[in-house]
Amino acid sequence: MLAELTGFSVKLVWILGYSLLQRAIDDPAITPLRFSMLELVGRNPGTAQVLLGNALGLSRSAATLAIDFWAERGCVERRIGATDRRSFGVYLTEAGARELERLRQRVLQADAALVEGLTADEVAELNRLLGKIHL
Amino acid sequence: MLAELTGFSVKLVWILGYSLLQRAIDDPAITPLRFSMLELVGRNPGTAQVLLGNALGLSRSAATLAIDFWAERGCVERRIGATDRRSFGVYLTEAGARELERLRQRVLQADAALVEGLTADEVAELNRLLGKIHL
DNA sequence: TATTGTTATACTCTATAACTATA
DNA sequence: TATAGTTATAGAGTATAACAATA
Repeated sequence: MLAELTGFSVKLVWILGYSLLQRAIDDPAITPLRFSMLELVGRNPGTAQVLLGNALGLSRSAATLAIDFWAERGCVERRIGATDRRSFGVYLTEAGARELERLRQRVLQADAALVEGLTADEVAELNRLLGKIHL
Repeated sequence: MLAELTGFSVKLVWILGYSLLQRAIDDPAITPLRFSMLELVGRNPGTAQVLLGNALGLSRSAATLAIDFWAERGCVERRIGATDRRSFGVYLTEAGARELERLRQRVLQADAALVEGLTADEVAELNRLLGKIHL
């Protein structure tokens, strides 16, 4: 019965995708969530921490820790906002930009491995159907 | 960029499916994993704990706890094996059979809600493509 | 009063390892 | 020696709540 549920299939594919991602990225500490956070900062430089956390469904404390992770590695930096001095803008450092570019290659490679059994048309159709559900 | 990755889409759909499942099932303690375990016992009565755990990718200790959860609720029982007295067979109780039937309805309902935006043909195609990846 | 970010704390889930009983 | 199951313990990840600074 489980095999017929879309939700169950999706979970199995996610488990597989997670393990492919861990293999493509050398460092087990760089989880999909943490990569997503770095990518988000790279695409939206200067965004406040709360907003970054919200975008990923994190609590404020979890967002703090996720930013801490990259800050300790010298990949992002917090800059006090000019208008609102309670909040920071978060920015990529130069090292962070290089790291993000490096990780993007690995992530794309892992995603390609995930769908390697499908034709290009099938991948497009799969993405369309998944998008129709979550958008 | 994240939106174009199959792995990322799959994760978003899973998050949505998880929350629909939690809403369909009244008790937050009954997680997808725990439901899967009960379903597995129902379909394969008498299976040893190690095998049940393996099927769900659990360690032996995690399998013990998952079975404990249902045993405490009176839904499954361990019976000492006749041939190998180290291992148990795990069986549904009558209450467990009723509970499983009740949960199946809820799970099917949640899964239908997950794909409600898709036509029947699209659901079939989605399941086919997901199955092609994880099988 | 409300919000941003930090910190302390607790909770859940998991794995590892040590233990027992059987094989 | 190896395996099934249990238990104790530790680690990762999360949320909640209390706090300081600012709005």
